[in-house]
Amino acid sequence: MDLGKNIRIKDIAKLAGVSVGTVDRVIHNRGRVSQEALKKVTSVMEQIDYKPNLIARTLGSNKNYRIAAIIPNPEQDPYWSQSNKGILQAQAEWTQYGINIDLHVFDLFNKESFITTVQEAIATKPDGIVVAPIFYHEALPVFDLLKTEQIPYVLFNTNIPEATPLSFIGQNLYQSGKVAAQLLHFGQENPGTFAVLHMDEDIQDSLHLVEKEKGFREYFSSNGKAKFEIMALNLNPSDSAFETQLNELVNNPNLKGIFVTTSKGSAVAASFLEKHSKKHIRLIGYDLLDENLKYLKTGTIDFLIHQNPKRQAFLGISHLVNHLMFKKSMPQQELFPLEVITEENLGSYLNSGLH
Amino acid sequence: MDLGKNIRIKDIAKLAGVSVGTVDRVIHNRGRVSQEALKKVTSVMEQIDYKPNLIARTLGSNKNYRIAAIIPNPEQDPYWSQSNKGILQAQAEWTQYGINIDLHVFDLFNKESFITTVQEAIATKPDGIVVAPIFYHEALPVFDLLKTEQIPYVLFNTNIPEATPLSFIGQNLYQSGKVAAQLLHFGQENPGTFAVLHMDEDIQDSLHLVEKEKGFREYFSSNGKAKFEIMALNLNPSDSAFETQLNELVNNPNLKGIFVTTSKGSAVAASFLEKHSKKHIRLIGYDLLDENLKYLKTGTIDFLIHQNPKRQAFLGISHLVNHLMFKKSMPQQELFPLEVITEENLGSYLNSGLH
DNA sequence: ATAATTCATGTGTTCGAAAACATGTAAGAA
DNA sequence: TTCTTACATGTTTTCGAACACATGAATTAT
Repeated sequence: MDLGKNIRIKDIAKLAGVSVGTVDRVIHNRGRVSQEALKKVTSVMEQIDYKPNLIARTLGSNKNYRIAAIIPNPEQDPYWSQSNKGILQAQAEWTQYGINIDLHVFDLFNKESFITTVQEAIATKPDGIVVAPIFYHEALPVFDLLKTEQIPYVLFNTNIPEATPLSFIGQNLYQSGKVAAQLLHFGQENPGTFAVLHMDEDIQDSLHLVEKEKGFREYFSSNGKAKFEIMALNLNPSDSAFETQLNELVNNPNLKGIFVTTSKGSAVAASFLEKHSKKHIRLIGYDLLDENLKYLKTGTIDFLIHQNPKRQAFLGISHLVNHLMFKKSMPQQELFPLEVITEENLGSYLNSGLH
Repeated sequence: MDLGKNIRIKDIAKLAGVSVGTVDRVIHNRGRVSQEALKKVTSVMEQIDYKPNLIARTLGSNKNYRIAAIIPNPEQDPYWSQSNKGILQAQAEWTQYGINIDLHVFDLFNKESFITTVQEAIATKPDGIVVAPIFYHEALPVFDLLKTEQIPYVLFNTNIPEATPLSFIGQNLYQSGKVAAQLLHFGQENPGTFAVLHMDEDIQDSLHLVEKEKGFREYFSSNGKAKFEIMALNLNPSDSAFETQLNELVNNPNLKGIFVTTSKGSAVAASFLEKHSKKHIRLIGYDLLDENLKYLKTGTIDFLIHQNPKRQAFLGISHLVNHLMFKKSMPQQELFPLEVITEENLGSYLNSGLH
């Protein structure tokens, strides 16, 4: 197998009794090859397990690729600011290989803005697009456009299976709800109430939240957990009744734990728990936002589930690069592990690179 | 900055008014360059932020590298079998780039075998070595040999700072002990006992175990945890008293939880808990061995801390490749996150790739 | 003074694949 | 027949850096 040199196109040509040009045409389906020659080459190719030298291939086809990255405005939300960091990191990593990444941001609370931003991105005729399509329904038509334009695209954060992307990078949200449930339930002997808290300006990415709640409820619907009551609340921080509702919740004497489904929400819930000295009520949320970490360290937040937005964005771009530049095939879906963050293992996550 | 083309050696040569050969000599410190020329080139290089095209560089210096990977015999222990998988994966990934990986295994329970295996590996004059030096003291002399032989090496699993490797891949074991403690303690109101269980044929990698215990104890020595008693036990499965000791432990009415510091041990402990119907006693161990997963799924093991041996080995080799082939500088130390595995998030870890 | 040596510097080839380019041959049109 | 046109096939250049080699000048030895 690995006896000496690797097989080169030249070798295949010699074995098949044709020129390198013909082999090249066969490999890339460029046509202009006789049946006869094609048969000879393919038969040699099947015998020998030809693996193109990706280094040489990349150098030879000295292309520069432009990738458009589309995310919500990072300034509107710390979660998306993390995604942005992942994009910047990808830029730093790939720029020397002739990859240019153009960032296009849209308004987190404006569906219309999403569509126009994607259209703008397409108009620049990029070689590939990486996008976090948080507006599910609105996204569908633009993917048709991408398909007719023949632009390969990778989704992250939110999956849209109908869009049949090159690849999706994200998490199993349903399962993450189950993880949250398990952690809230862990070691709880006595009956009580658990609350699912959807806290959001808007219910734009409501699909996310619904999935999480489903998983959460599913966990408690299984054997021997009937003694626990599950309640779900939709709270809008800019709503006038917001404080009252939250106060009422944390003062519920039966309340054993809260599962906050949005990344920003857990810090808000934590502040209420601290204010009412209800730190014994368990709290679990999402993501390593600075605010969240503060409460994780004081013990008010017990666990955070890490969605790793930075890495999602980074990997999304890397997948696209591997597809465009190295012609590598990618897993059609890459679901990140559901990382459980505690006060004690937090440091190990903050210090570790991406890799 | 990124206006159009990247700077090539040719461009630097033109700007400095010399030939590409001279620039090449400057870049690689090959000498044979006049003070004058050197000054011109370096000044240009400082102005322009030259980033060599790694693709072209790799193709140009058409070297084949041989890397020796040294680990305990995978057949002796499922943990090291995982490491082996990481090595195989690295092989699959890098073989097309002209990287050859030779596996050298030693006897997990034989220090002498470790030394001779390393010496054998060195005798093959590899371009780099990746090694899991589980025998701390025995390892020290062989690293002197590696230094005099000028062979770069990467450590994983066990760190030996005195060896000043190119890079170390592993985990903060002390901190992992704290994580274990936190999880056992989580939600525990009443006083009780927690046991640290070192279960091993030999105490070869005792340093590991000591570190973990230290962290565990440290956690409980902090504010308000005086009501918990910590006990530590060294148990040898091949010892005649083994069963008795373990039976005694699990029947201790004060026992709230067990922290098993070895990867194989937690399944053994779990089997005893199940036998005595003591599943309510919390159990936490290390690593995703098949046996462990079985008990994680039945709920006897509550948490596993994932040391990710597969990924450690894979990354160790990748670091070396980046150093040898791409001349990239590597972080001198890469500590993996302390991943907490539960029944519910296990699947997401098993399905996810390495990357 | 001439050959030998040293050393700065420039030129050319190589890596393997991609892609532009050149040649050759057969079928159809004028 | 001769000129296109189409298409199979072979040859050459290119990518950017590494490295072997060639050149030419200054120094040293004889």
